[in-house]
Amino acid sequence: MPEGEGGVRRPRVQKNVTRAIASDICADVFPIGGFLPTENDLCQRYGVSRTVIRESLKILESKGLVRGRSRVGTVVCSKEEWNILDQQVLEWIGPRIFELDLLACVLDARRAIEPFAAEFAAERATVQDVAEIERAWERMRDAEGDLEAFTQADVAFHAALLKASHNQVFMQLASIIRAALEFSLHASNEAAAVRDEAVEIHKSLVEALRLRDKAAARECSHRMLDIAARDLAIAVKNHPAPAGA
Amino acid sequence: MPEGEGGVRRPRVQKNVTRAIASDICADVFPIGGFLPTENDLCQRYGVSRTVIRESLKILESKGLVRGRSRVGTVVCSKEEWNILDQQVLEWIGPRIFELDLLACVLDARRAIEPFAAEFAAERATVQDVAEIERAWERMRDAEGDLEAFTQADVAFHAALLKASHNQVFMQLASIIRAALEFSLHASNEAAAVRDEAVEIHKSLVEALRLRDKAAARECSHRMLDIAARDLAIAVKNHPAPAGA
DNA sequence: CAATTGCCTTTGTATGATGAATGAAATATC
DNA sequence: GATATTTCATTCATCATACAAAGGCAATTG
Repeated sequence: MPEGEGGVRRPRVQKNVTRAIASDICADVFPIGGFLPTENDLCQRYGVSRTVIRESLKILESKGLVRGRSRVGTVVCSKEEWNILDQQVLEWIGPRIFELDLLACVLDARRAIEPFAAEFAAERATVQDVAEIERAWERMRDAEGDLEAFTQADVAFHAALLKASHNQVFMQLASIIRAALEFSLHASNEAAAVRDEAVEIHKSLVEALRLRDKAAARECSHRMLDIAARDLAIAVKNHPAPAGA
Repeated sequence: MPEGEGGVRRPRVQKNVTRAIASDICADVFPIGGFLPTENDLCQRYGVSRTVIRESLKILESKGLVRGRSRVGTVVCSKEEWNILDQQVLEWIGPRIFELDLLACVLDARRAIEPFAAEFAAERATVQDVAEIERAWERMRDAEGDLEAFTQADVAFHAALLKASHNQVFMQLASIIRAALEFSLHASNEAAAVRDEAVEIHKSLVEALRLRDKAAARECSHRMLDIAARDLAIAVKNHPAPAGA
């Protein structure tokens, strides 16, 4: 009879513990390449049983953050091994995405992908797809001064565009594009003029999709990405730059 | 005292069980949208303890194959929710990748990505990067009639190219490109003439990288993809086509 | 008939025990 | 003294059990 006094509280803590360990890894509490504490130590640190700790470690391992070596310990993998395309991993990284110079990578990847996605969308988007994209555009237009709303609408627009491309690979990239957008838009979109220009181009893309005009869709995408590049430049300037190589 | 008679065998089974469940999902033993057996039933079916089953389910859940609903059961997610960019997931899917019409998606994605990657590689590849790519090319050249060796070399070539682009997003796509290549090359590369042509173009790309000629690198990539498109057409013809909508 | 209540099932968490394997310390051997 | 072998402690891997929590279902009750 464990804890005899009348009743043991057992809240659902799995997700929290997993996130906590992941955050601690991202925050360098557990340095890259080093060993995590033993499972028993982790139990004490996070105040849960070994069951929860082990299941959390399995999740982290399955996403490339750590690697369990039998009877030796659990080591934190280098960031190159992390599944950075995984939605959860990106959530764990959060604003620290700035420090991974991922934003530039994502922008380059967007330059490769989004014009193609726009073309495919012009070809294959359903009426519902276009409607969803337009709804996102309307939210952008109506966001006015609400920066958070504008960002979310912009993110939704690009996610819907990828979805409309009906390409499963592109669709899977929505999460990382979302993450990159969220953190670069926040840091750059103060100026209303910038937003107005973005709204206009996004509208043009919607129209191109309606007309099934592949060339125009591609062109709009390129212009969007030029704006995104400018935004990114502003964002990294405003941000404590990662003194990288 | 469990199993009193002298000693309990406890082999490492976690990975096998995880793969087994995943395979059974892919093989429609556990249909999409349906419930998995209860954890206790799974224990019996796979002959392991609930600990192992639960940790396996956590892994599968973290990769989007299943979703555990508290006290209700574990449901198999639709394939759109699977993390198909995840290396392990692709291994679990294996040859059934044909049935997911992923191959066409990947080819489209390669058309978007690889020319860019080739450009970036021309810009940023280190001497080691180019050397690794060239080693892969040599293995292609020397493969002669060995189809398996040729395929592996081809796969290595493209993985090395993505790595040489020094773009983390592109690099993460190596696993799905690998999977798609393996299964479409196997089904198409019988003809020696096809391989000779491929070897030649791959060589041209290596030279373009050496000269840091972005335009030439991009052009070579395009020509490779035209060949890949032809290969894919052959592969799907040779394969029991998924009569999909 | 409808709403509530209670039971059953199933997942979530906790705990203790034991197997197994690794790395290092201790020992034996040359 | 240097090397090879053995032992041992540590730590992960698995098993088994127990109980809590909550969804679903059915019986109860108004």
